[in-house]
Amino acid sequence: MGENRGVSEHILDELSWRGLIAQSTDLDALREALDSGPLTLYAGFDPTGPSLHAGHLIPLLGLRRFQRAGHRPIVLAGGATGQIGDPRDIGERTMNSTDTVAEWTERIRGQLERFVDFDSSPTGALVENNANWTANMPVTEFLRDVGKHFSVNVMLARETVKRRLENDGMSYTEFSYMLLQANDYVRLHRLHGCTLQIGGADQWGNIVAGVDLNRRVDGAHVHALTVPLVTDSEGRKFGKSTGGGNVWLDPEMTSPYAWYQYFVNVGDDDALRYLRMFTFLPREEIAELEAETAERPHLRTAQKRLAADLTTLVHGEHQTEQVIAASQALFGRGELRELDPSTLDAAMAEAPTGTARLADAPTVVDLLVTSGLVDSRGAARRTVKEGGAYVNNTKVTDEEWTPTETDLLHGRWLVLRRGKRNNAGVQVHP
RNA sequence: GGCGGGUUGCCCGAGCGGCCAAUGGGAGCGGACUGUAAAUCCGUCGGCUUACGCCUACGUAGGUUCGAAUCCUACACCCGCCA
Repeated sequence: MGENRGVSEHILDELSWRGLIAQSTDLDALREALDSGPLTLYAGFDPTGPSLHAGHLIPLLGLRRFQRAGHRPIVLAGGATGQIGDPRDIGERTMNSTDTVAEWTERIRGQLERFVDFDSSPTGALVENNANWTANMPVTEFLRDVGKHFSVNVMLARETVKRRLENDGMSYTEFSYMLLQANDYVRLHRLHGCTLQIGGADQWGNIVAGVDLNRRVDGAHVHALTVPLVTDSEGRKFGKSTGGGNVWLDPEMTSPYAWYQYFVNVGDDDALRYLRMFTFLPREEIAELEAETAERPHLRTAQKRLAADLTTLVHGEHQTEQVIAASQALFGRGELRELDPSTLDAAMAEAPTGTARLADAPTVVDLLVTSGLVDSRGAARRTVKEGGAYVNNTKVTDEEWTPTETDLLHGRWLVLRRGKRNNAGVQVHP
């Protein structure tokens, strides 16, 4: 991956051409602060699930960019805020048990730690958990020291709050979320001299609430910067797989192969935009990829680079080689039979797989289901009827089709495919 | 605490005693076209079943009825107005 080569470009200018600045407090003042020595900044991540997902990468990589530019990042795990829930448009959240939140917080903290460097230098990263100062805070202290500085009138004017009041309403619990996050900023400023908070554009209101609170209680002038909420060219939230679910960082939840495939499949415009936002590739290299995409779009060079870089970032180089090999094997023009056993085994190790026994005389329908390519036999039958079922790259139109010994690749594999881009393997035993 | 409105499939949203697995839209999925793209067009879209059909489903639990998503009762949750 292209590491930062020079000292040349100012971090704010880089963020700007990468399209990573959505909103900010006074940029000139921030630039000045950045130039006068290492600055400490933070971004918070709430445990709303057992893993971070692709969308979390933007602020997280933002921290890393600042670190490379000579500043000190703090990754904040929202052990406390995760118990409350940031209000969102779609309605009141279902609360998770404190045990669950605690477990998720730990898992997420482990993931967060992988994206910044920890060392004893002035730019060495720190990890914090807001439960440390929130969990045991007396409610009277909270109301007197934090709550007193917030005007309900102002809070009610927030877009999310307004929308919620028009629809399902909102609990007092979620209404309070903003105060907790604002308080985090004050704490981190006091503890570590943190003077910049970054986060997603949807966090703007919470972040400036923290900026205000710092000024009111400590007379401190701190900064705020948000990164855009990334959507694809169709306005869908970035990091949502086609099925609608999140693309997770945890390899148990989203396999490295699926992760790679997600990025390989993005559209041309998105690929180039994502390269700027999610990789550390310098401007010139991205420009080259852009030209390449314009001239030879079918090679999908930008997509492949994006997918490879992000897979390396999250899963490491070794995994990346594996999933690229698997993708080439499964999507390549070559005859599957000609793949050597080790390549095929490796590809099958990456793709979703199931097992079957030749003795059971499984039909295509059975195989589609056991491979995990479809959810039910009905759906499998439909797929066959629609002409979207393939075994070893050969279309199968008969629902009763059953594999024989000679169909097995290297004596044990069947490669199932649904549609154009969903592959899976079935390991067949006698 | 009182009064009124609401809770339908992944989402939005019709239905208001039988013709309802439930109109319509969106998403999703498959096909054609392509580049493992976009747009477009076509098809499909609860589960089991070759099929007849069966099962599960319209907030929860009961009830009325030959028959309920549709009527009644209680409960839960949400929204609004009033206290």
